[in-house]
Amino acid sequence: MRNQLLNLGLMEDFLIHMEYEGLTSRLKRLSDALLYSTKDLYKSKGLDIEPNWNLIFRLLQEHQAMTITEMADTLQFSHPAVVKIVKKMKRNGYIATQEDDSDKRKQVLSLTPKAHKHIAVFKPYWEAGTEVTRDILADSPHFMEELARIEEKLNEANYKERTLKKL
Amino acid sequence: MRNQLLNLGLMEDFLIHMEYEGLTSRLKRLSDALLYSTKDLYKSKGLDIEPNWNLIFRLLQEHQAMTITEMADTLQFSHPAVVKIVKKMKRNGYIATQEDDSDKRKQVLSLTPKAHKHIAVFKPYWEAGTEVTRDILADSPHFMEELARIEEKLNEANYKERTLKKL
DNA sequence: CTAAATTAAGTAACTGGTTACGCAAATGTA
DNA sequence: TACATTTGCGTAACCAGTTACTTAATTTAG
Repeated sequence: MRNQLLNLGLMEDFLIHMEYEGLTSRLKRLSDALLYSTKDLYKSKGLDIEPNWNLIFRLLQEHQAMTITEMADTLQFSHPAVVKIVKKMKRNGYIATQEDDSDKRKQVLSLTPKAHKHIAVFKPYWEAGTEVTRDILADSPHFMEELARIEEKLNEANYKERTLKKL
Repeated sequence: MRNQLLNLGLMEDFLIHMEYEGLTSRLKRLSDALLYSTKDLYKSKGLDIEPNWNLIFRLLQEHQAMTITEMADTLQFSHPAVVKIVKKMKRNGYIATQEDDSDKRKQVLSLTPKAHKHIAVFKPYWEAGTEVTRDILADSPHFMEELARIEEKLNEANYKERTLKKL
């Protein structure tokens, strides 16, 4: 692919060429590439996990038990996103739910024994992935910090609000 | 939402707390936020465009005429992604297609007169958006450059390949 | 010159998010 | 204490991408 582009003289990458106007699409393109590559990895290794499950596992390791809403708030995901992820993890036997007895609307989630056992198997893969992320960021030393600053700014006022103010 | 988190003492943002392990999810979260906010903006202003259309408009302004495959290569998107975007833009009357007469498989795409006329209307919105991106990146001076470096590395070897090598 | 391989582009099925909506439970208030 | 509001969470419909497959046209090779 890259060779094709080189041959075509298109190597400059149009999205990069677009500078600020191309940023949103580049972020999407990058996050999709990471997502599909991760799925591909898990599949090729026959691992019974999906991207993002590591977040839930970690969350429940650190907090013991949480509700859907707490998870959504903590991850800053919409709650239906968490519902979907958790539903699959439940189906695969990694998460148990229990109705909160002081508030019957709440589903208290926790890790099953199976989860604790399998985490040991998954861990090396997650760690290898983390290692790769570290490598990829090796000559981008400000990236994480500057990303956090961007997230912070967008939490204060989102893209739409900011753009409306410019018009 | 942010206030809720503050009240809950969850303000640290778990994904940031996860450091390298949280990066992929943060990129997804950020690009989704930008995407939906942009859609919301266009909708609220009654604009007959969607995110990414600016890319296609720009591409066809700079190259006059291109095929689906050329666009996909230039943007580094999959070709079905381009097919989908172009289909909608065609339906809305912004793109015309003509069969290449030296190669009947190819669809040569170009902007319609309507497109040229409406681009003038859309332009201020795109420019305001670009301005906002500039603002958001104002105290992240290395971000674009370091993002490019990351993209470059992942073009050389993707996440899966790199992770397999670590195992 | 014909058969095999490649290429262009459209379609189908899937994915991991989103917003919008509905219902039941809990909370606040007159 | 009852009624309005808020909250938790599940579902539906949508969205912008992906991979996998198909078909037709072109190119390559024997």
